[in-house]
Order: sequence, then C-alpha cells, then structure tokens
Amino acid sequence: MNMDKAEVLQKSFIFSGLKESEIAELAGLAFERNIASGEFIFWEGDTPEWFYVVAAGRIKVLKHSLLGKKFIIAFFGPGEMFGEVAVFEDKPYPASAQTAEDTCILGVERQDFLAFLAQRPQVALRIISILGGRLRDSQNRLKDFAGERVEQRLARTLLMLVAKLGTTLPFTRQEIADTAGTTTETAIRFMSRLKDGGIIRSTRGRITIVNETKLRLLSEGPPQV
Amino acid sequence: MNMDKAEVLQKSFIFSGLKESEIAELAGLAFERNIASGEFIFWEGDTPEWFYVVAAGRIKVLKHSLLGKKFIIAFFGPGEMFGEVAVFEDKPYPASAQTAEDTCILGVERQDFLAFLAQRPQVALRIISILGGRLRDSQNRLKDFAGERVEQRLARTLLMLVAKLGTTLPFTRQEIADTAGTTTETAIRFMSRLKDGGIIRSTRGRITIVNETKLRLLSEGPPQV
DNA sequence: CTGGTTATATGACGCAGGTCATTTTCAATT
DNA sequence: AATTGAAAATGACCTGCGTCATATAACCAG
Repeated sequence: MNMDKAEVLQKSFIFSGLKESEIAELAGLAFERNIASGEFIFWEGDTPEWFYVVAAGRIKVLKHSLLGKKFIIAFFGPGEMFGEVAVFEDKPYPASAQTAEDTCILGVERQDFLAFLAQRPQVALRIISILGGRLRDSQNRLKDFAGERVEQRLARTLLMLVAKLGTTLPFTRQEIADTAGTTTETAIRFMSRLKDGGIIRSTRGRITIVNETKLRLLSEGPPQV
Repeated sequence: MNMDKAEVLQKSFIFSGLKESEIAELAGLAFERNIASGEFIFWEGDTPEWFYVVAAGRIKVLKHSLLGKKFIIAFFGPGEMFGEVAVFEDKPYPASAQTAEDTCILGVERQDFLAFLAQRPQVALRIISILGGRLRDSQNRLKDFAGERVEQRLARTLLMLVAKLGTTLPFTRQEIADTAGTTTETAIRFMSRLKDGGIIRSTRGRITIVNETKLRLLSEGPPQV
C-alpha cells in the first residue's frame, strides 16, 4: 500500500497535539505492514516488541477461554493503538490481535516508542485519557456481564458498535456473539427478532440498524414489566 | 487521625519516584478526610472534583445495575488511587466509592492535581502503568464473565483477593458474590463446599484460604472431565 | 440476658440460555 | 451452472444457577 505514515499519525488522537517535526520524527521510527484478513498480528503470551497503530482497515483484540471459546475484547480502526498495555508494562501480550479485513498497521519498536514518549508529556496525557476511557468501557461491560441478561448485552453491544462505526456494521452474528459473551445461536435468534421488529436490516456479514431508539429501549429495560 | 500526608504519598507507587520537595508540594495540596465504615465517598454520576488516594483503611468501587443489583469493580487499600478516570477525563464518576471499614483518604483538587501532573512526566508514566494494569485485569475478568462458569469465577475472585491481601480476607459472602457477579446464595453454597473440602476456614465476615493449590485447580479446570 | 439485625445455611422450583443437531441461504470460485 | 464452505435459521432438549422461602447462628446494643 502507498501511504503517508506521518499523515496517519497526525490524524490519530494520540499524536494530534504534536508539532510537524515531532510527527515526522515518530514517522521515521515507524514500519508499515500489510496484513490479509483473518491473519494474527500477535498472540496472547507473545513478548511485546512493537507499539502498534492501525493505519487502514480493522483489527480485533481477543482472548481464548480455557475451553477454547473466543471472546472479543475490542475492535480497532484507523488511528487507534492496540497491544499498548503490554508495551508499557513489558509483560507478555494479554490478548491476541487479528485482522478483521485487509489491514495496514504501523509499528514502532518498543524501546523507540518509550524513549519518544518519555520526552512528550502531552502524549502521555493523551494516552492516560485513552486508557481511562477504555477502562471505563471495560468496567461498564463488566457490570453488564455480571448483572444484565443476554438480550440486553447483545443490544448494548450493537449500540456500542454503532456509536463507534455508524449504523452499518460489518459483522457476522458470530462476531457479535463473541463480543457479547454468548453463543452464535442466541445471537442469531435475537437478531431475527430485531429483524421482525423492524429494528435492523441485514445481509450476510452486515447489519444495519434502522431504529436505534427501539434498540436503546431493549438495551435498557426488561421487554415488558 | 494523626498522620503524615507526605509519608502516605511517599509510600504510594504512583509518587515513589519523586523528590522529597515534590512530595512535600503535593502533600501541601492534599486534604485529609476520615470516613466511617459503610459511608459513600462519591456516587456514580457525581462531578469529579477530587483526586483521591487511600491513606489508611479500605474502600470498594461499585456500580449498580438497572435492577439495583450492585457489582463491585475493585477494592483499594493504602497508597492506591481511585476515581481517577473521572478526574482525567472530566466526566462524571463512572462508579461509586464506599468505605469497607473506617478509612482515611487524601484528596487533591482536580485542577491542582492536573497542574501537578502536567509537570511530572514520570508520574504520568506511573499512572499509565497502573491504568494499564487495571485494564488488563478488567479485560481478564471480562473474558471470565463471558466464558467461565460461576464456580470458576468465584475461585478466581478469591485468588485475586488473596494475591492482593494475603490469605485472610475480610469479606462477607455477599461481597464475594457481588465481586464475582453472582448471588449471595450461590457464593454461600460454593464456600460451604470449599469448607468441607478443607480449602478454606471462615468466621463471620472473614475467610482464610488454607489450600491455595486446590483453589487454583478449581479455578482452572472443570471439577472432573 | 434479651431482642434486633445481619451473616450463614439449606431446600425446592423454574427458566434463560447453552448445547446439539439439522436445514436453508448466500457468496465466492472454478 | 455447478460446487463448496461459511453464515444464518430453527427446533428440541437439558442444566446451571437465579429466585424465593425459611431456618439457624453470630454479633451488637441496651
């Protein structure tokens, strides 16, 4: 792919406060890698050697349970970092990263990035802000997983994705299930009902939310009380 | 309570890299507050005005689901910060904080703390490290909630607490249940079995793990396959 | 010691949703 | 058009665990 690394970094929230020269410096440290859909970028347990940012495409971060079931922690798109926790702590990656479509990523070597970071307090503050946001999201989800029923978790998963990507979602029911922590069958049943209720339309591997309001209702309350 | 603020800060991982003069400066900005067991420090939705560190005692951070069930996100003890995500992002607290015993906390005004932070990249890096660790924990738990059964979640909850606090845990079954995302009854039944199996001993409101190895086995695999 | 409050304990019941099995539909590839 | 493999759909079954109800035990205040 033919792309301008500096431009990718420039557009990312993490680095948007930097001067052009600083962006250029970081871009000089970055390596580009193109990866076909479905490939793994790293596996849980690997030693972290790279700080990654998505340049184009989409990746998912996931973990496998002891029984082999996968759980999708998050999806990331252009400008978003991933695998960074391992880089900061120098511990093995706590999860795996897999491309969800043909994807281009930028990687900066761990040491290079840490050195760069130590010189830019503003970037550190941005990262604190992003980690804080992710922590908040994660804990919200945790509460949902602990207390709400599958139906609401599915609805919230869809709403979360809509907030991030817009009303058309490029996901299979399996991916939705793996994100909401349920089975493919349950996700299919739920989506069928949403379809009947005119809340979504869908084609294979693609879901369009047409009535976000109703979906929000479903996500909030028990169907009827 | 009669305590040395600087000493508390000094002992905290967050600030342990600072010079004495810097610690003193921060201590000068800190206010001390003593709170009886069971009181709330802030509620989910409140506007964050303080950055908090536990000086002595123990607090829990929790959220309520729509049906009123509570879910305990984390316990924090001396030297640990809490409610910080809201401070960094200037959004309402995403959870409530309640003392779990008589507790003393230090609070620094939001603006004061942010100003202090902006001048200390090393503190920012420490905070990144802590947030990263919490994010990792949270995502691990998410995976467990999504894929493992209640029994293993309970075992893992106990192990997590043991790692943090040692083999004697000052918790009721209700608190364990609220942390593992299950009901008090289920937690009681599980603990009864652990007692019968000689894995724990317990008195009212207090649990002692006597066989961590067995507990770890329970947390990892299905009882028998 | 007594009464009240909270933690612990235990049984019985029901159902949400996981598991397994089968079928249909769709899109990509030759 | 034919082949193939994944996605989507749907039914039947079964069990983990939540819910409700009741009982006992431990601790505290007076």
